[in-house]
Parts: sequence; C-alpha cells; structure tokens
Amino acid sequence: MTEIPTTIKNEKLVQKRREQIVLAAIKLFSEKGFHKATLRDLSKEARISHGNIYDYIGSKEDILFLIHEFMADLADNMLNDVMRSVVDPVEKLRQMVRSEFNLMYQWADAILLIYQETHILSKDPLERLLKRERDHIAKYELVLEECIEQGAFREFNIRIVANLIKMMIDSWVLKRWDLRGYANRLEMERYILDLVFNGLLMEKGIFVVKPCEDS
Amino acid sequence: MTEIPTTIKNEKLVQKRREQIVLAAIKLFSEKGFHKATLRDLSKEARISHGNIYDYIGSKEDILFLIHEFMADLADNMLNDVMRSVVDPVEKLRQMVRSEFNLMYQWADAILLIYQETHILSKDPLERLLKRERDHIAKYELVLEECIEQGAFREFNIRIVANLIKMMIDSWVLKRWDLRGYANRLEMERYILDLVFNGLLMEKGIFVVKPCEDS
Amino acid sequence: MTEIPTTIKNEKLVQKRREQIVLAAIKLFSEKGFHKATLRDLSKEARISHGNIYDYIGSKEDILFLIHEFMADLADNMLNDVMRSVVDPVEKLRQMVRSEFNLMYQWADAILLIYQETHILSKDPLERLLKRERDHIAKYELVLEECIEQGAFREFNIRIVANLIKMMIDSWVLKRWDLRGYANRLEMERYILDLVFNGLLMEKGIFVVKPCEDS
Amino acid sequence: MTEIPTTIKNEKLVQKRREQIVLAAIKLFSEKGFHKATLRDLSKEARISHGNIYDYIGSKEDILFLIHEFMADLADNMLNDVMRSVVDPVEKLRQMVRSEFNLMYQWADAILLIYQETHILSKDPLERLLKRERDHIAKYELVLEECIEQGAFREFNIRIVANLIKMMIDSWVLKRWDLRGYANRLEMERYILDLVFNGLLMEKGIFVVKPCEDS
DNA sequence: GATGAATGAGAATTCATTCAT
DNA sequence: TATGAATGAATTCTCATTCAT
Repeated sequence: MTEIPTTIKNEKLVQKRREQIVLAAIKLFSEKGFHKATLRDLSKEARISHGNIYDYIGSKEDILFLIHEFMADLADNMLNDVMRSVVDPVEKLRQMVRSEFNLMYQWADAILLIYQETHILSKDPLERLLKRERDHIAKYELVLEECIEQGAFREFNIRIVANLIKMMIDSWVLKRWDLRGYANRLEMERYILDLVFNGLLMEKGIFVVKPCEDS
Repeated sequence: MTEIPTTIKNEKLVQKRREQIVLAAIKLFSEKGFHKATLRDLSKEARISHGNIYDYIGSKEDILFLIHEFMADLADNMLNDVMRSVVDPVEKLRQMVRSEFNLMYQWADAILLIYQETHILSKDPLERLLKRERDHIAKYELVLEECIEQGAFREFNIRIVANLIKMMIDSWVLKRWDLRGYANRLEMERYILDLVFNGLLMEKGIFVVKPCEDS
Repeated sequence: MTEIPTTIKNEKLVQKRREQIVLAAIKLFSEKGFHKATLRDLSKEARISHGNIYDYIGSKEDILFLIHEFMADLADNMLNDVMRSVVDPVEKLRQMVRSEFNLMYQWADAILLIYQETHILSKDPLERLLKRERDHIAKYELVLEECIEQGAFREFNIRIVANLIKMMIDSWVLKRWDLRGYANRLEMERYILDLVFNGLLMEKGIFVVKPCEDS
Repeated sequence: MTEIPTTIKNEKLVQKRREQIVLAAIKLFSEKGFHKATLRDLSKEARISHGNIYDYIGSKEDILFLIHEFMADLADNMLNDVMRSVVDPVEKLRQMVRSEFNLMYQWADAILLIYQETHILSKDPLERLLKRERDHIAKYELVLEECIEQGAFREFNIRIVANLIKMMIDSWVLKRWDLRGYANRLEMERYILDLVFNGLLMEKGIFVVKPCEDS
C-alpha cells in the first residue's frame, strides 16, 4: 500500500525496521524539529546503522510520510472499531470523539508533528496524505448524517461540522500550552460535545445568525 | 518593545526595513518553507542587500518572531477597534469573529506559517510569542464573560470556549484544502457562530453530556 | 597467471564467473563510467548476487584489471594467429593492422574503457598492465624489423613507429565522434596503411625533415 | 563565452579565481584522478575556501569543463599565431606540429586529464567540448588543403589525416611510459613529420595499398 | 549604512565491502 | 557457494553568518 522504495526483500523485516524508524522519528523530530534532527541521531535512536536506514526509505522526507501512514492506520482502526460496535448515531459520535481523544493523548507528539512538518512533503506524498485525512473526516460526516436522519440533529453543512469537530479535538494538541491546567482530557471531551450539541445560548433560537453581506 | 538587536540608529529606517523583511519573508517562507528559503532569496525579495539584513536582525530565526509580532499587532488593533465600537456583548463577539476572519483571509499565509514554523523559536522569543497569543485569546474570554453576565450565554469554561472558537476560525486556514469549495468565508463565519450559539441538537436539553468515567 | 585472489576452489567456476563479471562490467562501465556504475548494478547485470562477487574479486578496481587481461588475451591470440600464418613481413603487418581493427570494432567499448579508466589502478596491477601493452606493441616492432631487414622499409626508430601505428588504429575508437561518417572501418585501414607506407609527399625526398634546434 | 554559473559580480575576479581553480585542479586531478580528489583538497590547493569555490562553479564537473576551455584557449591562440606568421603551407604544418608539441610538453597533465576524464561530462558541456576539439582539428585540415592545392601533397582524405596527425602528437602524452627514453620531444616531432611526409617504404609506389573486400 | 565576497560548519546520501545465515 | 542485510567512511554541496571595503 505504501510505495516508499526499499531494497530489502524480506517484507516482515521492512515492516519491523520501518516501525523502529517511525517511533524513533516521532521522538526525535518532536524534540528537535524535523530539520534539526539529523539522520545520524535518528539512526542511533532507532538502533539501525545510518546507511541501513536508506535501505528502508528513499529520503528523509519519506519518514514524515511513514509517520503519517502509521498514525492514519491507528486512527482508521480505532474509528472502525467504534463504528462497528455502536449503533445509536449520537452515541457513536460521542464515542468517536472520545477515542480520538484517547489516541491523541498517546500520540500527541506525532499529531503535532504532522501539523507542523508535513507541509514539507512534495506533491505526490502530500496528496496521498491529504486523501487519507479526507477519508478520516469523512467518517465523521457519515455519522453526522445518521444523526440528522434520525432526527437528533438539525440540518447543517456536514463537512464543515465534521472538520470543526476534528479541529476542536486537535486543539488539545495545538493549544496544549494554553489549555492544560484548565481542563483534563475527560473534561475537554465533555466540553466539546456539550458545545457542539447544545451551543452557548441560554434559549434556543434567541439569537438567529443571519446571512450577512460583507463589510 | 521588540528587543531584536540592531546596529542602526535611525529608528524609522529600522521600522521600514523590518517591514520589508517581514513581508518578503511571509511570501517566501510560505512558498518554500522556512528552511528551504535562503536569506539570499529573501534579500532579493526584500530588495535589501544580503549582508545588510544582518544590520536589522540577529539571526534568521528572528524573522519568524518579527512576523509574529507584525501579525499580533494587526490582530490587536483590529480587536481593540471592535471592542471599542460595539456595546452589546453578543454582537461584539460576532463582530470579533468576523474581523478575525477578515484578517485571516488577507494574511492566510502568515497565519499558516505561524502554526507551522514558530516551534523552531528558542525559549525566550517563544515565550513572548505564546504570551501574545494568550493575550489575544483573553480578549475573547472577556467578551464571553460579558455574554454570560448579561444572561445571553449559559455558564461555561470560558478559556476553553475562547480557544475553541479561535481554533474553528483558524481551521479555515489549517484545513483550507478540505473546506474551500464547501463554503465561502462569509458562510463559514455564519456556520461557526450558529454552531457555537445553537449547537446541533434539535431540542435543547435532550442530550445531556454527562461527566464520564474513563474507559 | 592472474593473481586476483579468490576463495573459490573450483577453477572452472572462477573462470566462468569472472567472464560474467567482465562482460557485464564492460557494458556497465562503458555506459556510466567506472565510478558511477555501482557493484549493485553490476551484480544485477552479471546475474551474480551482490555479495558473491567478492568471492571472485578482491575489490572493484580488480575488475578493471580483469577487463584488461581479457582484452589482452584476445589481442595476443589474434596477433599470434596472424604472425604464424603469414610469411611476407609487409603483408604480415598489413594483416595485423586489419585484425587489430577487427578486434577494436567488436570491443570498442572495452578499449575506450581501458584508455579512460585504467589510470585508476594501483601500482602493481598497473605495472602488469603496462607490461602487457608493451608486449603487444613489441609484436609490431618485430614485424617492422623484418620489413626493414627485407629491404622493404627504410631504417626508422622502430618502437616509435610501432606506437604511432597502434595509436592511429586506436584513433578510430578515441576519436570516433569525429571520424565516423568520414570513413568506414575498411577505408580507415587502407588510409592508415597508405599513409604509413607512402607518406603524403608527391615526390620522394622533396621535403627532408631536418633535425631542428628548438625555438 | 563560458556559461558556467557564478554568483560573483566582479568579472575580473571571476577570471582570476577560476584560473586559480583550474591550475589547482590540473595538478590535483592529475595526481589523484578526478574522483579521488576531493573539493576540500582542491580548495586547499587553490587557496580558496571550499564554500567559496561554489560561487565560481556550479558543480565539481564544471571544473573539468573549465580545464578544457583553458587548454582550448591556449591551443587556439597558439595555432592562430603560427597560421598568421607562416606562409608556406608545408612549413606552416610543420610549425603547427611543433607548437602543438610545445604546448603538450608544458601541459601534458592537463591533456591526459582531458582524454581520461571528460567522458564524465554531461551532454551539454560535452557537446561544446567536442565542438572545440573539432574546430581545433579543422585548422589542420585547412593547412593540409593548402598543401595539396600547392601540389606538395597528394590527394588524401583530409579530415582523417588531420586526426591521425593530432593523434600521433598526443601519443607522446598517452603512451609516455612507452616512448620516453626512446626519443626526446624534438626527435619525436621529426619522426612524426618524416613518417607523415615520406612514409616507410624505400621506394615510392612499390607497395600499393589496394581497396580490400572484408574478410 | 550598504555591498557582496568569503568562510566553514554541517548534513544527506551513496556505496564498496563485510559477514551472518 | 550463495544470499542479501548491515556497516560506516567519505564527499559534495548548501547557506547562515561575518567582515573588509
């Protein structure tokens, strides 16, 4: 599925070494940033000789892509599990948010890295990455649609809501310095869901947000 | 206010040259990324000679900081204007969101840059940057508080909501590839406010988000 | 006769594998040059596994030496055949030139390679190589001597003429880009012999090349 | 005339530094070969910092091209001088050969280098190089033509003779190990001219080299 | 203040060679 | 014998930064 070139024939070994590389890279790149981390450091961290690394990747940039694939696989599995095991759509959404939080909590470094460094990728891998991100968001869209069909949610632009929800979850990573200490992970989940479900207004319909001509 | 060192006495000139540098840097860093853009390119773009740049900054990194200061100044002025000219807190919030969108629309590149590259900054300038970000969010907190006091909004963790709102606005830049084509800027403003104000649920209170023990 | 080390006992196998290697190397080195051609490519071309090559050679450099030995063997056999089968010395010379051309025509790549890359060899193998080149030229010297003794050729510095003749033949390879299209192989043979035998002057003796003090 | 890229604006300086580089390169590449000589060594030899070298060339390969240009300029000037100052065509040819020898004597290393390493050049510079070589040979062709017109030389394929003469001269460099000790430079000149003018045969026309069908 | 030539540390990458299986 | 994974020395080139003019 991944087309990163390798000269190694043993597939199992490729899998294993790449995981070594990815894990070491998440750690190192998070500490020093992608550019300041050298492949020499990385090879030490991954316990692979630095020449050998190039038997498993084509360039330093590829590692960024591998990190994303790694995370995307985790996220896919996770959401698929939830979507399979929960029936009620609103509850499903709730569980998805919770799982996403769980994942993010464990892999905060990797997720931040993805936000910060993947713009470095060249056209092709970048497109693949965006495609996978898109597919991820699409799972939320699916559930939102079910919520609306079931009559629990009012009509809304589904894609936008899906993205906004994902964004709010990610804010836990992107704004950690400003949020930590003000809520723990569980509260944060709750706040987000509460906001998304109920909004801020005291009374429904009091404040109608009208279409507005530009200033 | 800025402590970036300069050997130049004429303050006006410093101001002017630094703006040249910042504007050129936003363009260049956005196109190529901070690391791939060289100071040679930058000096060409800024129409300042190569060596002369170092009379106005101490290091390449400083430019990142200057970009943030530049943007933060713009944002401050903007929000201050709104807060001064509007009385009703809910309306004030609405106008703030709109202004923020306006700014972001014009400076999308710079904002993305700040998300992606400022992690490079070393401790001191990074702390100053975070402080300014904090102050920016604090303005939203202020208004949210007013909304609650006035009885328009229910009680909520203000800091979190403020961050979530800012995050949703920024999603327009961070997820542009997934949102563009699904809403224009004005619709996006509306969607966000609608979501924040009213939530998704058909009927208020139907779905109570309970505190939840962890899984 | 060749002292390139090998760990392999079976001599026939050594012979066979080395020929695989030499033929692949001529092709590859000619296409890419000695340095840009990697042993990985070579092993693919030679259909020998990467590591196995080192059971038949000691270093990449050795391959260059093997190529020369291979060519020198061919050339020796060829000249020996001619020298054995022709009696008249002038005719013998003529046939030698022709055979040399024939060989060169088939192995142009290898001969060019030898001119271009053997300077890489280290002292010992280089000396052996030069020795064999010397022996090759010596065969021409032998025949030239016969021609003079027989009274067909006038006295001349034999070694120099022998080298000049060989050089002219090789020019077909060394200057192919400038000669191809101006003469085919057969004409070229004829031109060279004509020049060597008759010179350019209309009338014998008109232009005496005098010993000359330097400018 | 040379399109090798430079970031330096002062043309005189470019000229000067490039000469430093070329002279150092001839020495170093001759000693170690193009590939084994590192740019670090070169920079030391040329007394230019190794970063600075890249302000005058685009890549290591370019140096090879510069060497050829340098030599070709020398050769052009030299031949032009002779052709301008001598009238009699046969004498002109003689002087050209002598001058060529002179040049080769001083720059033997560079000429060998050109034979051995320029095949490394990529398409474009290689074509330019071959063009200049062609132009060089063409000067001999011109003079040969005059010799024929004047009735001194018999008809012959001019391009081929021109190349053969040049080749014989170069043999002094290409086969130095086999010729040195057998003739000094002045004798060598004489031998070549004698051979080219008079041929080897005792009597003119005794041995007619016939067109020959292939074997 | 401005210019642009010079410096040199540093990094990714390649590949001949080794060696366990 | 053969395979192919692993090693690590070595090298080109880049570019932030300095400094003489």
